[in-house]
Amino acid sequence: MTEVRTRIAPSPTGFFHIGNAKTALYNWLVARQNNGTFILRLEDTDVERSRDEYADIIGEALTWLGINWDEGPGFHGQPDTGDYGPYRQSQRHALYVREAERLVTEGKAYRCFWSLDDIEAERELARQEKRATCRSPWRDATPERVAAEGDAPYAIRFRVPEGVTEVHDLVQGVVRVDNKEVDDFIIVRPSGDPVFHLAVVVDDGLMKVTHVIRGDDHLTNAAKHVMLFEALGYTVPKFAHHSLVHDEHGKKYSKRLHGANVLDWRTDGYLPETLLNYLALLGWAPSDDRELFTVDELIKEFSLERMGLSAGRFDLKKIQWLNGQHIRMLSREALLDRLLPVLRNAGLDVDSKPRDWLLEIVAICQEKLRTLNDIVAQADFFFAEPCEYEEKAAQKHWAKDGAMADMRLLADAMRAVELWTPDALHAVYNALAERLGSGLGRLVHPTRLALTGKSVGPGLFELATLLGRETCIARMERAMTYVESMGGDQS
RNA sequence: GACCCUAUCGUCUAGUCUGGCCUAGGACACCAGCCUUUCACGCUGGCGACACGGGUUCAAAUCCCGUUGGGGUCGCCA
Repeated sequence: MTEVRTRIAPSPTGFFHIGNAKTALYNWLVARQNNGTFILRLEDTDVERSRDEYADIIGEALTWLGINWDEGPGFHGQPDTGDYGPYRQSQRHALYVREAERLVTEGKAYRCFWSLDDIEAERELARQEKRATCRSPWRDATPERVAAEGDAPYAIRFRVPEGVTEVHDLVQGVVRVDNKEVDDFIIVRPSGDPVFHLAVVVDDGLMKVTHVIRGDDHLTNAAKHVMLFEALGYTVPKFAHHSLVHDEHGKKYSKRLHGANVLDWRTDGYLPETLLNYLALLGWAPSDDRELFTVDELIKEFSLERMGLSAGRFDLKKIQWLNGQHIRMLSREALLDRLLPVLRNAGLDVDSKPRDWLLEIVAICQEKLRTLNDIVAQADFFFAEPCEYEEKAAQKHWAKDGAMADMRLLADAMRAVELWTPDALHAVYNALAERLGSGLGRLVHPTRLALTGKSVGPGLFELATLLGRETCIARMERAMTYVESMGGDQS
């Protein structure tokens, strides 16, 4: 059995797009589930637009997503050289040109001395005559005619053969393209630089890639590639063209949109496994109703055969929900480790605090988080006094007659509590509520506001326990003083 | 414009290949209710789709043709 080899071949001309991530994921999953190899190849044949820093960003995005190999220091970029760095097409020019020249020698490609102006004129003519293709006159030029051009710059064009080309696609089925629809495309520029189509095929052929999995924007190109594979005498790989990722309006996910950049999701507090899970579902579905998948489960269950054909829209609400589910699946320890940087980033002093105490906070917040960033609003008061009180809540809970008298009683009762536990606090509140003949809410909400500055948050007795008796009482005193200064409660 | 791909609830989808088990299932969202000290979680219920038109068949979401909609490709970009 031949080793399964897949690849992701992004061009370093911008950030790592969400669509790139989908392609990378599918290729990586197929490689992993077959114990194969996943190749990273930077398609930087466009010298003008390719930049080194973009290559670094691709690496950073893939690393964050966890799309790499556990046993390697980075990506298993170059399986045949043992180098873990990615292949770079810019370093393989000679190879492509050599193969192109071979095609010329074999009569499968030819030199074309057309100028850009000539081409434009011919295209215009073809349009007017409603021809699908325009053929270069150099296609059938005699060797003498070619020789007569001497050192003039030329492009190398592929001589598209007669007939019909079939792309056997694992998800799309057999796609037939009449070769008459395909131009003699350029494979080497007059500058000597190879063009994408040539580089891809030479690389996939020489690297022994078995599955070419990519977006269906390449479906039409695939016909050209099949022709090249055959002309070059390489084994044609299996193709699988997946649907594209659309935005919420059903349009192509624009690079300008927030979230187009994979790393946007990291800054927004999403777990990489959430994004992977979501992207997997956007174009693939299991045979049962499950939607929540760990990365290992995806590796086990994913299959090209069950891939969908139509493009899926990115649904923010759904990925938010999914992220909440993944957050809940995390152990407290693991979640804390992910939360720490977020807390630090918000300027909260977490490093002087005992880890056990931090873990307790995680425990009472975990089920409320949809993103990691939510922890700041959820737990900032543990690290600093509330600097302001929600105005609406203050109106509602503190302005009532007797609210401050209640708080006075509660603060006093707190001093007397023997064991500072949630149960003990609960008992204190229950006792007073009963005496007043009211619900717990009348007492809980004003206290919550005093302790956290907010109207919502974790369970009051749990958070108060973690805050500590002194802090709680101090914050209640402060609240009472505040209300008094505002000329509120007169009791 | 030509060529290629595609079409099930608002969204993601199961079911389509191998017609009947589909008065079309699930999830997100939304609505109502329950739980509850708040929010969230969880639970219960509700709303809600086979794009349209022709065939084929005893029977079609499922097969065939056409129409329409959506997407993609037509570069010396990838």
